[in-house]
Amino acid sequence: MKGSGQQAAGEPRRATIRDVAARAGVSTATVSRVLNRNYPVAEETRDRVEGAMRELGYVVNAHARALAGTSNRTVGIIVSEIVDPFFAYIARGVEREAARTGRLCLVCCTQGDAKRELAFVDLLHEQRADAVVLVGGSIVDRAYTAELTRRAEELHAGGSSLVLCGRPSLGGRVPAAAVEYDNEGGAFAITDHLLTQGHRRILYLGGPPAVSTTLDRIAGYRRALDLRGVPSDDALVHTGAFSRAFGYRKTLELLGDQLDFTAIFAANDIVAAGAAQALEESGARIPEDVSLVGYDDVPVAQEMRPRLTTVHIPLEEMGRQAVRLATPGEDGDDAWRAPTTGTHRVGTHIVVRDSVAPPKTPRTRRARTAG
Amino acid sequence: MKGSGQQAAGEPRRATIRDVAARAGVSTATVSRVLNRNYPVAEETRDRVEGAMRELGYVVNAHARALAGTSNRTVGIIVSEIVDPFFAYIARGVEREAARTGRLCLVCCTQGDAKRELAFVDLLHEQRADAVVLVGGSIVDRAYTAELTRRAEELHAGGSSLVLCGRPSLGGRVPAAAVEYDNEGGAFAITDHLLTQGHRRILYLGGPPAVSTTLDRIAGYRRALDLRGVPSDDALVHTGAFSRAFGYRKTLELLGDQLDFTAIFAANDIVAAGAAQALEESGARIPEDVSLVGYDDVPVAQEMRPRLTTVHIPLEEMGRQAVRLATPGEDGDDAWRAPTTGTHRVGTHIVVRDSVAPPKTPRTRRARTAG
DNA sequence: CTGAAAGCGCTAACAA
DNA sequence: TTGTTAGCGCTTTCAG
Repeated sequence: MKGSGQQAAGEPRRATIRDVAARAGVSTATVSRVLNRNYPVAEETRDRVEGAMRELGYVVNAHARALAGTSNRTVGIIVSEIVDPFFAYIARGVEREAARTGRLCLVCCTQGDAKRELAFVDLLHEQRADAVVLVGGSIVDRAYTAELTRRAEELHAGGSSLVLCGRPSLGGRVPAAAVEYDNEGGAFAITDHLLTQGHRRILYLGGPPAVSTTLDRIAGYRRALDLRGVPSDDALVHTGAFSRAFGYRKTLELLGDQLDFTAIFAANDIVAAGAAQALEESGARIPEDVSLVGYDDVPVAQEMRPRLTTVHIPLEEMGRQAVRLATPGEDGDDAWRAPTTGTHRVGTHIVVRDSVAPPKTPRTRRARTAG
Repeated sequence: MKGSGQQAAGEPRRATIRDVAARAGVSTATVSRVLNRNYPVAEETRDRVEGAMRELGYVVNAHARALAGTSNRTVGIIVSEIVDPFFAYIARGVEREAARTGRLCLVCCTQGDAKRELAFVDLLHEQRADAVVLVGGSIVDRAYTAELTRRAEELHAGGSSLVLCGRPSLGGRVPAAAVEYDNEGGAFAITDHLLTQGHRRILYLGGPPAVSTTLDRIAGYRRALDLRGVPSDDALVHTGAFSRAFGYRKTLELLGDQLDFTAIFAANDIVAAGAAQALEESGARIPEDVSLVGYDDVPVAQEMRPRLTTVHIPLEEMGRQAVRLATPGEDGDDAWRAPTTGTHRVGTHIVVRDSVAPPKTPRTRRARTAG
């Protein structure tokens, strides 16, 4: 019972195209032709080949196929966290557009680690993905940008392309496409909305400090303040993370510090959810005592009570565009676009719900001219 | 300007191992050795080779590698919808465990289409994924099961394996692993919780009618009813979909029909969120007028107000186990487990929050013995 | 319409 | 320590 190793339980041995050819009494070329339906094959022959494939349980080997020529038709997507709805919705767009064009989708999660991000780009290059979509804000760092640039060039030289989705382009000379959203504009608009309601002390809360997403949102926030001549106060800007936990913890802390503010602009809806809980537990009502806004317009914004006023981003659409940009010349209409270097920009707009109201009574919380 | 096609912009030509070898003045075998670090290579030679790789922007071809022997180290996961947190959390577990063992993760979304599900299994087989993880309830259909069984066998014959995650196993004879959760038990427990509070007219709401997940949850619901001697009334069971929209619409409709119930058991938390909105808009308070429970314990359950009482499932853990089960002998401890046929079962438990209270006044809504 | 044969880029014996 | 040499399974001219 041991020795020869010829047992059926030995090394798994899949049927190859050669086995099919032999069984059908044709050449491998013919089998390949029925496989690809790209060349005339006599009906009778075809039936015979298909029969052989079925009997052998033949399954074509995508790697051999990729090696022999035709691309393997995959796109890669790199996100920091797949359960975060911001990324999940973009991923859905990428997956759907990929599937629509007959491609499979390789998903990688970095958990916010830039090192891992670069490693994944390499891995996806090794896989010869048609496109590598890098999603979400990037750290603003010279060395990192250089690394990424080199990879964009390598990818491009090899015939596939890097797409930046929701992060700044690498500059005109780098062969990478980009899908951007009007991040600064959205932040401006929602800050202005708060300002219009009469708020002057607006807390900015959350988001990693050195990431492009955060920087742009704060820029929009500051511009809105400036435009109304409201002095911006550094004590009101508290970056940290894009997490519910951060929103909760920091809000509690600031409330304890008696920091003077009448509204919170959370870096995203998740942070807002955390802040809302802190407010609730402290007995502060939204929006009567404190107004609250978020960013992204993901489902949680509609489930919270009060429902959250926030900035909408067409996330799924961005994912779709990312793969379109990287795989040109496939859709007839856009058959000739610049190969790997286009930039697609989508708009943002605020969605007004129930979490904003005018500040209770101006100067109620630290009455300077109180009698 | 046209014709020769010999321009630098012509067919992208990536450096191959042969180019590197030539440039470094060694053989391809040596290059392969420095690539795989699995064989001694003189330090000086190694440096030279690595230099050549860098200068040429060489990136190894994973397909060639896969063809030549070593597996390509990928796992596939098939879900119906990646933005649905039930699937997203399982996917996270799969991705993390895959990454931990140096694998890439191919994600496919079926949008609930069983046809597409089978097609994706085939596609992932073509990719020679080490494991194919099929997530979520399956339709209960003889022909479908047969199709899936055939694929499980093919996959197994080829040395990789199918893992069913959150759906019933295909039976002992089929070479497929399974990760199950105590679905019926969770449904029983939460129904019993409602019963204990005094509810007798409990509406079951949502979930596709012919899917295993729904069937098991309803089974648990019925068993709990039976055990208390509460007659189960078909008028109280309304299947449909796992969507917020269904929960919203159906609740509104039933409220309009004056259907007599004091509690709702939503098929999952998303459906519960829809039901909650309908209740809210109809002026019914939760839990004072109607109690509400869900299933899955995804984040929305904590954001709703009142917070939702629901059944917790260790989703991420299930994803992890799915890839462990399919890739045995890698972790030392579990080095010898049955190859592709194990079943891992995880428990569920209810999480009590704020959406359940005793029914207002028994027989208030359709007073049979009213004076 | 079909077959023969030359690779695609890499790994892994087997030699040296 | 390094080189030579078969393939891995498929596609694709180029000939029939």
